[in-house]
Amino acid sequence: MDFTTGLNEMQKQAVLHTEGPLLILAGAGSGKTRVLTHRIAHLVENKRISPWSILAITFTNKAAGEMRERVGSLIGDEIASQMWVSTFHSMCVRILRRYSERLGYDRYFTIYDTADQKALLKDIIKNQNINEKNFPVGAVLGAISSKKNELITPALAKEQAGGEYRDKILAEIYGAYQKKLKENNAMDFDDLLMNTYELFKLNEDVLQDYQHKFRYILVDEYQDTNGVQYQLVQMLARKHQNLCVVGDDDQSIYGWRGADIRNILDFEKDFKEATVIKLEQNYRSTKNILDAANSVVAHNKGRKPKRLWTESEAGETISIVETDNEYREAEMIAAQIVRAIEEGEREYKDFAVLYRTNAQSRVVEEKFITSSIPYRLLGGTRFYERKEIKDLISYLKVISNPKDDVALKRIINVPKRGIGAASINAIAEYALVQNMDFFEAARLCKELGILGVGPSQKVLAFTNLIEELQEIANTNDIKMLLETLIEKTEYRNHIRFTEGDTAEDRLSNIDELFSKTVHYMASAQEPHLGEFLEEVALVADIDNYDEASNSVVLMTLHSAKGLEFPVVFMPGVEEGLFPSYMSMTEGEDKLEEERRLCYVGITRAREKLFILYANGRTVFGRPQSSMPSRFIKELPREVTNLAHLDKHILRDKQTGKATIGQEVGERRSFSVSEFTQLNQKRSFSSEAQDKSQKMSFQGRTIEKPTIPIHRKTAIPPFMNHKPVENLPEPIQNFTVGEVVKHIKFGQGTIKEVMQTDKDVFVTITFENGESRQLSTRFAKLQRLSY
DNA sequence: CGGAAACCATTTTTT
DNA sequence: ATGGTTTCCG
Repeated sequence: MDFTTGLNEMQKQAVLHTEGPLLILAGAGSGKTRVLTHRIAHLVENKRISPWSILAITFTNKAAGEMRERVGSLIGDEIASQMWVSTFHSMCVRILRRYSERLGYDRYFTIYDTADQKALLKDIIKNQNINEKNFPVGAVLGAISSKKNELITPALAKEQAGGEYRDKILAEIYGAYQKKLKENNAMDFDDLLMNTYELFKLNEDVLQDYQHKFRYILVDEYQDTNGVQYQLVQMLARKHQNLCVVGDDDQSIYGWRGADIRNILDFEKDFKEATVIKLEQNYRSTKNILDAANSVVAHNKGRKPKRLWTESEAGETISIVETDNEYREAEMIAAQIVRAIEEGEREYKDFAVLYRTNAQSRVVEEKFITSSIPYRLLGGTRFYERKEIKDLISYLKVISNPKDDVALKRIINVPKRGIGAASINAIAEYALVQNMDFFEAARLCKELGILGVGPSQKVLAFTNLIEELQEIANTNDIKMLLETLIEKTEYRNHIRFTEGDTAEDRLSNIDELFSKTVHYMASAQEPHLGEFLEEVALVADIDNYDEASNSVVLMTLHSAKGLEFPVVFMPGVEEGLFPSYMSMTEGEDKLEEERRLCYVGITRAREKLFILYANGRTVFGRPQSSMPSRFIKELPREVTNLAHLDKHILRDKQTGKATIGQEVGERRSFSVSEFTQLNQKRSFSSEAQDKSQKMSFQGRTIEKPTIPIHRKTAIPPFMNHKPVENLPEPIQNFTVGEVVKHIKFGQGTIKEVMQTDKDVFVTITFENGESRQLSTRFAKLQRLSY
């Protein structure tokens, strides 16, 4: 079958080039995804390559799902489901789950997010008596992360530090941090990559397995790979050398996360016989938008020379809009959207608001709420970072991995059960000295005399609860587990009691977590708590972006990479905000990255682009004046309304009066009063008719319209779903009437034996009269009756 | 030990 | 401005 029909010459070449290293330099909107999916289809269908020997790495889970789906529609879902299509992180987890024992980790290790990392690090810095002021947690974490991205171990860091005091301390903290992670049976995001690298390095057989398996490797967004990712790719591709990388140096925007633009710039040096194909024809944007993008990015020095071109028409000019402040800016955006909707030109989902920092979303949200504009917000406080969700997830983490001290300490007294800092410290101290797990010490705090009778009882109430929940977890019914957990802890009441007016929001978040477990139970081949938690840890916000939903989307420029919208608003294009103050002071490299970010933003727009800046905005609560961004001055006059604006600014300077920038002479220009009227009119009418949209605006709390999140694609099946090794076997031959002893509950009589396909459960009535159903696999029951 | 008050950082971007 | 953390006192 021919998979090149409808493709241009360059695209065809890329699809048909299958053997040997290949670099595809794909400009924004050049049909990259199409080329990649067709190339895979060609490999499988025409070259008879097994789908399971293809590895495709994407930047987000969403991109992975889409790629799998699109390949599926070309050659069948069944076949597509056999490929490895995932992010670096997901791929590494999949490999590590299989081989974590070789690195000294349990199979179901926990994945730490940034908040977990911070909590752990804080503990360490405190314990080591290091001046917290000189080593702020965030900065230290950043330093550790970049070390990991460059594959620098704590030992190596120490070596490199030499006599440098600060570096020496940092290396020490780094070492203690890694040690603690391992003790907690946990890995942070960087560890997932670094430990996979270590695994390959130390286990030639494992590496060879995967080298052999993946005959064709494809890496998307190659310009955003960091040091470890680069090494992993090199390792895996070494055997077959069928490595195809796709990227665009102009869209490298993750340098701050360790991404190294040189990875793509030096590809031809790494692979001498590499073929290079450039895709420069843009199928997305109008000529004006493309000219603007080209013109801005041309100001960068360190780039491969290229110029995107298009056959499409000039289209509308780019509107540069000046406003007084961020509120005016938001009004402007809302007014434009409302107008276009009322005139029937657009739908809500045609619009995107792309900003530099998450903090900018708030004003826009408020305006959208009062204007009854449905919107979706991506980023900001992510769902799984909300307090109540984090609490419940922490319970699940402790149940899954009791060694996870960070999660444990978070919830040991939430809801309040009278366990205070003194008790926790006593247990932690004892555990440290005796080299025990915190949970183990807590469980035995009474016997070991760590705590007095009163506090012990409270701690035991907690450990008993966890152990009870662990029994439920063994049934692998995550939904029931969460249900029981919330019931037993009376978590909902806790929320109602401790949260004032935010309680309702938080309760509905809990409901949403519930529906996520339901969804997981339905979609997972073989549900498992560890797997559920892993999914929770690795989802990005953007993964939940559903393009079908008819609402305006708000997100950062970073999140927007890879997406496109008919109309794009870029607010806050001001010196100090975009480019950020940090990048302005930290050198030309950082500034060029900001410029690339601007390029990414501009190229998201298909038909119309609004670039907005305010003369002042509130930063940290205090008003600040601001200047238009240098990037605005880098736009070509011909494609913008800049020329008019120049006059405008000039006039303003003379009169000292700031007004809203106009698209003078443009069909759709309007004056301040006009758009205020428009807006008011809208607000009034919408209030009456739009009751259906449940967007409340009470005091300061902004209730976001909740969007039901439906995952379009199934979660990639967890490979090697063999029964977990190293687990105790269930004891088959218990009989009713037998007397047994339980390590905690004491002596009891078996009243019932229940066999499931995975385990044998026995119901025991203990001497204290309590009756419990226990798993013979885990309960460590000791026979007494014979 | 828990709650209120004072205090502090936060805002660059995220897997 | 806000939300989280530390501190102080009952």
